[in-house]
Amino acid sequence: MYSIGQLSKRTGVKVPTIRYYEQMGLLEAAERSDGNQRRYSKAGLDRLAFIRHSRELGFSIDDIRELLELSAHPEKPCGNAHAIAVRHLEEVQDRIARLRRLEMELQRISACDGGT
Amino acid sequence: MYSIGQLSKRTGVKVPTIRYYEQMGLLEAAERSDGNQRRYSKAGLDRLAFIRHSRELGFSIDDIRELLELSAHPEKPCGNAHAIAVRHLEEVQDRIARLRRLEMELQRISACDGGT
DNA sequence: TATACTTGCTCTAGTCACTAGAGGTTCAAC
DNA sequence: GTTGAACCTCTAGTGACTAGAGCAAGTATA
Repeated sequence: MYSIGQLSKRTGVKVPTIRYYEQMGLLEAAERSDGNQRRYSKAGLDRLAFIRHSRELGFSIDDIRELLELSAHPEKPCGNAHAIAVRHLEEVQDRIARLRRLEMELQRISACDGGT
Repeated sequence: MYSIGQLSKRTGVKVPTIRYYEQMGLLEAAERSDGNQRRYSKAGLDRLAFIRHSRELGFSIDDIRELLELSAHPEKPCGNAHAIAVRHLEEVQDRIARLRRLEMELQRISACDGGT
C-alpha cells in the first residue's frame, strides 16, 4: 500500500496530477485509510506508470482512457490502438521535422553572441 | 490595406487568434474603417508573420512581446534574444530526442496490424 | 436599388492538462 | 503529546487559443 505521495515519488507524477487523473476517470477511486487518505496497491502504481508513459508519448487523456479500456478487454482486436498509434506516429514525425528546422534556426540566432 | 480576413489568409493565423494577439498586446490596435472594422497595413502583416513564425519556433507570447520590444530598439544588445534563443534551443533538442524515442515506440505499436 | 450572403464586431464562456492556494485534517517521528 | 510533514476538498488560475451568441458592415448579384 502506497500513499499518494509515495506513488508520486515512484512514478514522477505530481500529487495534484494524480488526483486530477482520478477525477478524470483514468485512475479508479483509490481505497482510503481510516483517516480518508488515498491508499494505492501495486496495480494502481502500474496503472499510473502506464498513464504517465502514455502522456509522454503524446496521447491525450481521452486516448488513454480508450487505451485502458482496450487493455481491460484484451479479447477485442487492437485495431483502435493501432489507429491511435498510427495517428500519433504521423504527428510525431511531423513534429520532429518541424523541430529540426527550428533547431537550425535557433542555432543561427544564438550564434549572435551578445552583439547587437 | 487588408481586412482581418485577408490578413488571416495571408499569414495562416486564424481571425480570432489575430484579435487575441491584439488583446495580448502583440499587435497594436489596428486602424478602423468607417464601419469599425480592422484595417491592416503591410507593417501589420509583417509583424503578424513574425509572431506566427515565432510561435512556431516555440516562443511564448511573453517571449515574443520581448522579442518585438528588442527589435523595436535595435541599438540595445541582443543579449536577451540570445538568451531566449539558447533556452529554446536546449528545449527543442530535448524535445527532438524524446520524440525520436516515442517514434520508435509508436512504430513498434503500429506494427501490430489490426490483430489483438 | 434591393436582397442575400459573407465577413466583421464585441463579449462571454469553454477547452486541455494541469497548477496554485486556502483552510482544514491525519499521520509518523520524537 | 506535540510538532511538522503530508494529506484532504474545493475553488480559481494558467496559456493559447476556440466556439458561440447576437448583431453590424461590406459586397456580389438580380
